[in-house]
Amino acid sequence: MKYSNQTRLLVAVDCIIFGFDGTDYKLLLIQRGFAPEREKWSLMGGFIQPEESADKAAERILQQLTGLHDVYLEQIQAFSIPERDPIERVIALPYVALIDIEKYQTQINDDFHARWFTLKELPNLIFDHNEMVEMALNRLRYKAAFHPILFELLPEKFTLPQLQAMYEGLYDTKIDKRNFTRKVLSTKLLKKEKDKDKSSSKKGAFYYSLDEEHYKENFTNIHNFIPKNEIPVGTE
Amino acid sequence: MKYSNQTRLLVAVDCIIFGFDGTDYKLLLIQRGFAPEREKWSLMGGFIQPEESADKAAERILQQLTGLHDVYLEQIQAFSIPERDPIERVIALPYVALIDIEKYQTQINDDFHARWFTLKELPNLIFDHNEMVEMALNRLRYKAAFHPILFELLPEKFTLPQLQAMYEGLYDTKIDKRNFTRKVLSTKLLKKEKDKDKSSSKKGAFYYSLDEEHYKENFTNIHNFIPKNEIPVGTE
DNA sequence: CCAAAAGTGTTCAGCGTACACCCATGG
DNA sequence: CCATGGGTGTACGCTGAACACTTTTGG
Repeated sequence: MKYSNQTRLLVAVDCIIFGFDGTDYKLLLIQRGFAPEREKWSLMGGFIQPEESADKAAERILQQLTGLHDVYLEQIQAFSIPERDPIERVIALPYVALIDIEKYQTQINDDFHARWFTLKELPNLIFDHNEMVEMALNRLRYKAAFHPILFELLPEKFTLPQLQAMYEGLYDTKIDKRNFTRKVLSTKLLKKEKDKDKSSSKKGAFYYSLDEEHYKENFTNIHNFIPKNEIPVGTE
Repeated sequence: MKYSNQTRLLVAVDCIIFGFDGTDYKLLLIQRGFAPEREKWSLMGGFIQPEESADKAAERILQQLTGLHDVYLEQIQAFSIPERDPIERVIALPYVALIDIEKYQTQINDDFHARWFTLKELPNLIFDHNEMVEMALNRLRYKAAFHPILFELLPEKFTLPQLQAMYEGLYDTKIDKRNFTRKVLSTKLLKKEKDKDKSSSKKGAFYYSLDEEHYKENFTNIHNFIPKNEIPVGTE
């Protein structure tokens, strides 16, 4: 049995994949190998298949492109105006993904001609993908102010200066080192390691890693890592 | 031209319509006049039409049921598992609507057998609609802690005790009258009226109304109407 | 030995919270 | 006149913000 006299539509999932390389935020884009907009850059996307949910589709697509699974993925608002894709109407469910840029495996993506772009040098994207990125960034800035999601962007072991640089980069601001350290450590989300990263200073900075236990359990807690007046006027 | 070899799906919008009657939060439900699940209660929904966006579809559906337009409407996460509708696969885009219960016009809804239910006496709903309501409530509790969205539930003129009751109801808690008043007034979102509501006390409580200017402009600001430890561990 | 980044404590202001009494009025 | 709900002010603690010097070590 079916619902009669109703129009069925294509539904796609598009992944807005963010990474952080220690200095800049990057977005993973692919170069389309097919029309329309052949050769133009675009988010990695795909149609929802008959037997999968949107979440599964997003995981599948991310995995196809990056080889990664079990990454942070969050759905944002659907894009649905009828004209958004010139070929045919497609409803897009965008997902924000945060991945540790070091885990991204180059060999996987060859089919898609994927490349990381820093946010400052984003090309024009197809359709409304620039808008999606904008919306995703907004959400990220809003949510990261209260929840420890940015930690997803970091490698296993990272230093506090690195972490701080990530926050400073996202909000394009400077944060006081002492206050930042105190706040982050007070959440008990981090474990101090024994060794240091000497790559960016002579003294070396201690590595930290996520305390998985506390991380999951405190994930939704409201923290306060960045100064109030830097928190964007939110989309949530 | 079309995308080939792809499955097209039905996409529906479902409206989770909240109201507040001065004492309780209510949800507007309809009784299905058609199979499947005939006679069971459900959210008001409808398929997205070829020429409309999801937002427009939500507005249309809300308007069909309530006669209202220009109401608070916010999309939440898509529900997309393939089995969620036994008849045929349907992807649902749920929208949370907040309406002034007094503006709801009874005559409009006759076709749908609509009825308000308090949140405590919600019936079993079809499909995954109970889940949607749950998710909507969660979002509401989270967002209302920081943004003045609950004001949408109030009539033109309302009193501070009414407003407070609304917040207390949503978080199922008691709030200190003095602190609440101070916080709310400090936002400058309200204009004090000259007259009083005497319906619930002999002394009477002054009416307030929204200061439209400031309301829109401060809407996304982060306020702090309810005590910290009452804010739910958030979904956002 | 010096440049460069890491690490660490204290002070102060403002916000958030707790708390209790007087006011106005209809019955 | 009194019961009921409305309206108001203050004191305190804690959190968030501002701020500067010492430590380490590779070159």
